Amino acid sequence: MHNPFIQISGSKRSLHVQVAREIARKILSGEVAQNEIIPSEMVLCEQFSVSRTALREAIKLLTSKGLLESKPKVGTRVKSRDNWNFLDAQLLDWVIDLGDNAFVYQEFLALRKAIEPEAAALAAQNATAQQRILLSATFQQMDYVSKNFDAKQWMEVDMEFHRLVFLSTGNSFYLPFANVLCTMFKSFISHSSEKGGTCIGEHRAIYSAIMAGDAEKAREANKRLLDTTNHRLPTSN
Amino acid sequence: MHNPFIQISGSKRSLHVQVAREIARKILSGEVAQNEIIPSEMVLCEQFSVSRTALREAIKLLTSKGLLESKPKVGTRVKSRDNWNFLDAQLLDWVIDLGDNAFVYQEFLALRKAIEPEAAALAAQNATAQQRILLSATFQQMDYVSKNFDAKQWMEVDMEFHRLVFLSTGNSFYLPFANVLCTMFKSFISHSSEKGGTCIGEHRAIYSAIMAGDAEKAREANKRLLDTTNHRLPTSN
DNA sequence: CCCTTATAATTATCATATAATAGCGATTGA
DNA sequence: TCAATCGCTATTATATGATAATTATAAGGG
Repeated sequence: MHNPFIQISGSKRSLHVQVAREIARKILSGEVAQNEIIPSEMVLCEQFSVSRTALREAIKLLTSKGLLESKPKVGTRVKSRDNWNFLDAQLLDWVIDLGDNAFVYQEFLALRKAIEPEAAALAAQNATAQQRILLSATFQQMDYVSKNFDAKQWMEVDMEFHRLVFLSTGNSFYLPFANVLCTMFKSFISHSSEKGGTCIGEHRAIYSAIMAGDAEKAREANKRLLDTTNHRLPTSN
Repeated sequence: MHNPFIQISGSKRSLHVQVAREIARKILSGEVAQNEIIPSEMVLCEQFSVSRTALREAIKLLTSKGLLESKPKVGTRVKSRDNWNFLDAQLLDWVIDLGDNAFVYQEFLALRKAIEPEAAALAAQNATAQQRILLSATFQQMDYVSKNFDAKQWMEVDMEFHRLVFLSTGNSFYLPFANVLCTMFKSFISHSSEKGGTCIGEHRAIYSAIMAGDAEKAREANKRLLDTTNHRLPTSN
């Protein structure tokens, strides 16, 4: 009863994640409407050619991210959009795969503008000695890559820089943004890499302010960075 | 082999959620260290007196929230703290249950200060007609409750007000904050309800600015509100 | 000493059976 | 006729046992 097609077509990830991904796609794209009851377990098992175990694990995964809700006798219902946890990296990955990404990028930029300046300010206040060392090393790589430019390398070091800022806030609620940001950066290569526009100056200002422990300066520097990258349109990979 | 004790001691929720909650508690409290391998499925099944089905669903739930990671042969490992999704309402609920809440409240306030002013500004720009109607109705209730004060009612209407602001942003990434905020408000009754300190004036300013479509005014008004509630210490329920 | 292969431990998946839940209709009594 | 109660049934929830896939570790060979 094993269907190798799904194994091959999907990634190397586990079966229930592949099934979850397919169901998520239908929900996120609107192919399955909100508040709608999806087919019963038995039907979906046949549809995906997987066991109830795998299917139920997929449904549980989507439930955890706020996409579904199951009840005996009544079935499994698609929850309304305000319950979908877009701040979950895996869900965000599925969203990005839909392709409607210029809009997602703009929405994400609006989030960054709210959260990153404050994160930089908090990092200036709370970064540990080790985090400052990491940030320092990362910025030096950044500086190097900006002079010997390579799009992929820049994305990686840029991502690592901002990731470290979030981790250095010392605030639990800022931590998840690190993963969300990484997911976005990986999906939008060249999001800020056009014609050498690496904004190294703005990054240096953020870096210096954090190292100096100057929260206000870090906040303002990060605002400037985001205002600079404002108009750039993303290129999906 | 069914153990009724767990059914009774836990809530009315499903078995795997109860098991997940217990494991989450051990992880979040540090009783189980980060990067540590937890006991195998068989051992945990006996420990919790549940079937492998229930236990595995519990582990899958925690995996989805970034707390665990499983591999064949190697086992199930506790992920490092920067992978825990504190912006998941269910996980936050577990965190709150640990009791160490004054600190969590302060961290959450630091998040609100970053996100809420921008959310208010976006809401002023993007709220739909229906959302404005809802916000209007909610503020009127708020106004009423502030004059006929009741702590629980105030919490509910205050929560609903800020929730609506997030939903009115029209930005997917702001939506999850609505649920996170609700979870926090429900857990910290009287977080801003001391001696009639309902901040109705500040709320009115936010409300008016959003209805008028004045983003800058909405942002500033929300900043004022959060600076006002700054020093208040929470009381856990 | 390194590379390959075999082993074993653990999770992953499958299959089937039984229990709990709750919508819905039938039945009954006023 | 209406309303409350009871029983039926579809669906998910949980349990159990078996088999497959994965990979760290050890064994063996060059």
